[in-house]
Amino acid sequence: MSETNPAAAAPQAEAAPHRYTAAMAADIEARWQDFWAAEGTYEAPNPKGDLAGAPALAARPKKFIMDMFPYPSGAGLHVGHPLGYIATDVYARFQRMTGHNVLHTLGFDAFGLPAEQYAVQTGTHPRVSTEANIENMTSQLRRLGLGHDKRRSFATIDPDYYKWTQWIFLQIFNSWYDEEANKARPISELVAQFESGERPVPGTTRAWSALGETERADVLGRYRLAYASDAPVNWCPGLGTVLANEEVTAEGRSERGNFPVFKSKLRQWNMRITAYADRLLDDLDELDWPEAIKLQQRNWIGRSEGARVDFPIDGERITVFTTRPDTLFGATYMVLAPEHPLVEKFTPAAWPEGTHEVWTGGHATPAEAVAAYRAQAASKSDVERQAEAKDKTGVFIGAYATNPVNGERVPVFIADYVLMGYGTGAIMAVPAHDTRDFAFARAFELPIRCVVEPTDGRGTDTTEWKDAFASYDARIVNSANDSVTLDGLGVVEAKARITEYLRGEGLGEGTVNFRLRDWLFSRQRYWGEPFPIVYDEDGIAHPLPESMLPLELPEVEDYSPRTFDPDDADTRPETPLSRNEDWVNVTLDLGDGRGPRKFRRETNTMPNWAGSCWYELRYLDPHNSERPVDPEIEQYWMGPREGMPHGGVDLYVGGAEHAVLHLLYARFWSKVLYDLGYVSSAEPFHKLFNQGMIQAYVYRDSRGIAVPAAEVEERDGAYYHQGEKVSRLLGKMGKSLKNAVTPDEICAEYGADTLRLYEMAMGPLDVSRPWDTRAVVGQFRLLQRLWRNVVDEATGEVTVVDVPEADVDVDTLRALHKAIDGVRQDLEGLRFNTAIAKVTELNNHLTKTGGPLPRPVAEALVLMTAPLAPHIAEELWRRLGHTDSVVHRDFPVADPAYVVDETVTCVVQIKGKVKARIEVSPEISDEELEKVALADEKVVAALGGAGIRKVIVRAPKLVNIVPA
RNA sequence: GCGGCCGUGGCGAAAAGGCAUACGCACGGGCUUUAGGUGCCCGCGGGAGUGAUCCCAUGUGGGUUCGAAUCCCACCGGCCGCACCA
Repeated sequence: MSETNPAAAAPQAEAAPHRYTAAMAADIEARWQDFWAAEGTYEAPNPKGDLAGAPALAARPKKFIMDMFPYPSGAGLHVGHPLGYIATDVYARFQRMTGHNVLHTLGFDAFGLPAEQYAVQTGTHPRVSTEANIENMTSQLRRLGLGHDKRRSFATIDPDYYKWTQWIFLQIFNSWYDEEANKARPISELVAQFESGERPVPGTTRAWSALGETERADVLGRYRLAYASDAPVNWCPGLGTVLANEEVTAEGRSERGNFPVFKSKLRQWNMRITAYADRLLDDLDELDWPEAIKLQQRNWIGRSEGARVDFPIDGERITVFTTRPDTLFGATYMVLAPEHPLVEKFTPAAWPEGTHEVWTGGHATPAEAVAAYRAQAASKSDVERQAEAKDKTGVFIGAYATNPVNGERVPVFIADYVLMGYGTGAIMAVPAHDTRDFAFARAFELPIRCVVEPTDGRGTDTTEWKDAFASYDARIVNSANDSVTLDGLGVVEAKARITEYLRGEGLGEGTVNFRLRDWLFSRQRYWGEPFPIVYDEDGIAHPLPESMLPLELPEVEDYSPRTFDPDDADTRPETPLSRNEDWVNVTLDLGDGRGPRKFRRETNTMPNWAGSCWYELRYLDPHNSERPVDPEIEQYWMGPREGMPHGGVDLYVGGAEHAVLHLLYARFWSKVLYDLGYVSSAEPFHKLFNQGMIQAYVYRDSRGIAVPAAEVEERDGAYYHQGEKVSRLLGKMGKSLKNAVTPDEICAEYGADTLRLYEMAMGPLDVSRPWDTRAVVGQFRLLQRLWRNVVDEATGEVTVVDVPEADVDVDTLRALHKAIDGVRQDLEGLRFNTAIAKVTELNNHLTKTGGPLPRPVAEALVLMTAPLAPHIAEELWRRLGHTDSVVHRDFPVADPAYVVDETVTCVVQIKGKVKARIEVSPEISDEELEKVALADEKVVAALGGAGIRKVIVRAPKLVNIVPA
């Protein structure tokens, strides 16, 4: 090994031939990595099946520790990528040393846009480039010494894996949500209810048996948890695909590529995640997740309690959703979303007599005004729409509805500040108590009626109001009719009373509305899981039978997506799979007793999120060919237990950017599989931890162009590149900013153990911080000193002395056991930075003490280091004479007798300022300590004869004296 | 605009409401080496003093407390999320 490394081959200075150098680290690390691979050190036994075994390990309590798996990008890794992987590895190693059977592995999320775009750029087939990237990344990661169970690794593009992704899709397709049971059930049970008449068939008076096949398919499509529908979707011509709401930014652009996104009506697959809105919200309470992420999910789900209220119009009714039914008496007009389907129906031929001029938009007829406004609204991108958010636009449709509680005629408008996608797409406008309605009412000179008494002294006459009064903490006024009055009630009571009244009158009901929309699940891409769906000649979708899975991606000549002018909203997507007619048109026997028939295949593919929706389950039982995961194995690793009522992975570490995408989708799939009885865990990830980002300085020249960070020099607090002054800013690390540092170069310069220590020592795991290559050497020095404390640099001999722990001097034992105690707590709490500080402190203490280390101290030190720097720990452990690996050794346990000092320093304060320190016994009583403190000469001097008003004693650490 | 998080040495950062600045980097001094990088030792928040010592410092201003980096209020600055959600 050393022959291939010139640095290692060069005769090192005679002074220290056995010094811990980069060359030695490289040698040690390679040897132990080979050893671990050969021994299967990190293999975690299952309770049964092909991965069963190692009974001693299998009998231990389990820990399932997981990273968010990576996209195998073509760019390779920089030092920011492995931060989380190192953290979980340290934690997993610590858990192995504290009596757990630890499952820790890593796979690859290899379908999807990034992998595909790289393939398109390089002109290679996605499978070829993706597999090469996986191989490259695997070898980069191997160099870090991560303790993964390799047998459990897979990529989402493996047909053996996506067979089950497709299978789960079919389970979802073949399920419906039973609102009464509050869970998903097989669609066959719904059909049985229709057949028996137990449940009436919606939308028809006819019996189930009287319906044709297409009609039945349509009915079931309204229940299935995976369904195709024609709805306005996010169409991104620049990417050539439709996108989920979660993938579109607030500016109305694609998260990836930043192209414009348009609303376009297209037939697409959806997942009925909205059926789970309540459970996705409620179950958050039981999860050990960062509050910020929980909050983001809560906001995304967006539960609002309110009421539906019907406004009669022309013998029909328009239903609105409101969270403020208490202000119903103040509703002076209505607004529908421009695309609301009822608009045409109520738009009359001519403007009613005396229609206000500003309401018509200057158009001759209502139909003209509506058409013009709709065209204008549709052409506006979301960006423009938002930029103009303050200026309210809209147009009167020429019709009046009736306010159901006071019988007043209220004009009906369309305006783009009302969104079709939220609530019922229609609102009652209460301008006095809603900021948006207020702005609209002022613009269109609509009446503003105060029904909530302002508490800020402005009075109930709204003519001079500058803005709406939207407070909840106030009393209702001007709100009574012959049968109900809200006057004098608080907002909460008023809501309850009016809702009750509306229900009684058949005018509305209390309801809960969600912001969450169904999940758009199809993409016009090649590089994704094909849908296991075929269409018969009537266009009815049929699931493929399980025996036809996996439905593999066909080889096609042209796998690139058909993209368009990013700004051309009138384009239509084209699926790459549709280019292969031989694959699309098939004759199949679906096993439904109807023999071979002609079908067309679904040519959309699944989104890149599909593969990551259930991968935690496959790690458990990766080779199972009968089912996604064996229930007994799933129960062992992920089943509910004390403190985790929904079960799940014990620790899941990844970036916060997946707060509402992957993490929401995976929870949804989990719940469907749970409802259908395939798994015992209703949540995939019990504890979630978001690691921070490793940032890097970006240096730009006077033109604003990034210059290579490695070539920048610092002089007197300024930065120079080739003599030119450059500016410095903190940013992301990456190739484009010319500031990427790779793990490979740090490993070459110092070794993997140093890199691991540095990344963990930089600061708390959840905080973002800048990378500083110069500072890495500090952790290298720690390892050198550790090495020197055990091995003689000149001779290579181990220098420890064999003495029993009882003979070790007490100061050293105190330092040791305090460190053990602290490091244990820090590792358990993922505070790796302070754990390393404590190891460093102990090591420095031992260095200063001088002389050979007593064996019990050296061994404990090595074991404590093992989770953080596993290679050097293995090497020293072996040199200390052991033949086994440190990996499954017990982590040292602190002896409480040595964790407390014999004497402690007690601080004596006067009015909170430290005036004296005295050495006292840790067992000293409050009374005794007070006496000693008051007798101290410095204290006496500081008091200067002043009397004492009060003495606070916190034995044995502190006395605080308050003079009179 | 709404919501959340965060402000401590030159830098990354430590501190169950109880000795602020642990640990590391950088910097300064010394030692070792023919020499150098990634070796070793010492010093290192600011100010005063020859000195044991004293005073002042946790974004700013108030408050609670015997005692506040930590809790509360307001402001300033930064980061993140949502954004016409009825």
